[in-house]
Amino acid sequence: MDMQRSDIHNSDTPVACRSCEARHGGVCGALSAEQLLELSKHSTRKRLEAGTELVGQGEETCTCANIMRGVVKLTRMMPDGRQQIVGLQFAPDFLGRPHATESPHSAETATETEICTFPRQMLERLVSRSPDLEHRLHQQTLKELDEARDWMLTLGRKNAQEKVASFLHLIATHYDPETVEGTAFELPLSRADVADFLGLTIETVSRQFTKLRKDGVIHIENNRHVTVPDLERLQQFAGID
Amino acid sequence: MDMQRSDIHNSDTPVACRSCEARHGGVCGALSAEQLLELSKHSTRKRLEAGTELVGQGEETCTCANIMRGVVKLTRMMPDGRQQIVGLQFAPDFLGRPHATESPHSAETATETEICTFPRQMLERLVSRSPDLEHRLHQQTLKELDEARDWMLTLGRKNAQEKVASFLHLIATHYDPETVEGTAFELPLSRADVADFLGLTIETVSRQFTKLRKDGVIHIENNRHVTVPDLERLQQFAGID
DNA sequence: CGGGGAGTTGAGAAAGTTCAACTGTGGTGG
DNA sequence: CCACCACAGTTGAACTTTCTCAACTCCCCG
Repeated sequence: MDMQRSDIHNSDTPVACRSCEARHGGVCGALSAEQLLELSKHSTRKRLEAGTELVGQGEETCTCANIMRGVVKLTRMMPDGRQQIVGLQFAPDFLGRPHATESPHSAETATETEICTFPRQMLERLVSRSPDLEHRLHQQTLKELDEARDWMLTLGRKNAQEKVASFLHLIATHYDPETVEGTAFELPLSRADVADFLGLTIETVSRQFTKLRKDGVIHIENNRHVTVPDLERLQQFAGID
Repeated sequence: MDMQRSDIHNSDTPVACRSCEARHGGVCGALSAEQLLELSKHSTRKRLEAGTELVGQGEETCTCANIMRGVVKLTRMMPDGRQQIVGLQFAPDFLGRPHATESPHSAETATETEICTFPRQMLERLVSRSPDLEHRLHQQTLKELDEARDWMLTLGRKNAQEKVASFLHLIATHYDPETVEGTAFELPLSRADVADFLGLTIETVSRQFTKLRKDGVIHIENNRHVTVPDLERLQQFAGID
């Protein structure tokens, strides 16, 4: 996973970026070697443990980042404390918003995470010069919009069982690369987080996990380790066409 | 509303565009007089009655449009018929998606609507030449993403009363221009649509309307005409900080 | 005047929440 | 090395909210 890729422009590519996944799948792929060098001079790679807050709801966003590894949850909170996870970001997603001064939601690492941060203004300068970069950011925004709207259907119209199955399906297809027959993965979220993502209580989530296990749709070990013997069966439980 | 605006470049502006609202607030504002002329040659202005389907879920999207007047609802449907409205678009929003072959949801007019359509490929050509146009589209996408995520909180964590109040607040602030003290407006959605937007049943929506009326938060005439004497009070019922 | 569609209201059923007790696990300190 | 604690997750029972189904009202239109 962290092997150095062979690259035509390897010699021009900043050392820090050479083995970077985000440079291909993420936004950095839109940059020239020159721009990449400029960006890398101002970027910092960080390892964050689970539960680290990157930015609070309504706070000023002075940095942007690429997710290299791990999962980041975006949450919105009501004044009385009720909370909803409004998005999950996986590597190599981009994090942050050029031209926005304050964040519409808080961002917190769900798992141990590695990110590559850089100043927002740095990115804005690059965007103004590279239409292709804006195009990539736009494409990711559209992807996030589609995912958000998919999830609106889940939140608004599915019952508890379908919600939990939908969540497991989302993780199985988006998260771990070991997506083969008999998909297995570590859940990146606690039961409390899953509840906040699905608009349910912890107890209801737990009961539905148990029910899916008893129905043989999933196997659970250690609370977090899940195996899905038949993805299509899970899909049926999730109410996905 | 349809008065001809004074404009520095009035003489260069295509006749059809001169009195157009979208040219200022919408995407057309990013175009030069020349580009506007090119676009206007291939654009058609249409008047559509309420309930007209513009594009079906999964269908090919060959045209884009600006909404000139009215409200368009974006819906996603489950195989068994359960339905969720995943977005409401008001004038002068842009409708459609460059570079996407199929639509992730269906789009249907909620009210009588006027739109200005043009071929998707036309727009793609303009986008590739005008970075400013892509920037505007990106900004609208970001706005839609924020709105979608706001609504996720509403769908996942609010109770029926808060949901209905949130909906009324949304309409009061986004829709009719007569937003003064004692806000009054015509609801652009039927009870069934409101239910599909809030993830509730028609009956629950109706009961909450009645309750809000009895509590003096709103006044209702003719089922569709709503008056909000005190917007802040409505906000409290909606659970908005 | 009658019919149809949209909206309302009521009563019982179902789903999910709440509160409380319990289980299992991993870490800490005696 | 074991006892104990803290924490995450599970399970149960009562309760609340929303849904379902059915009947009814209202208004528009012919």
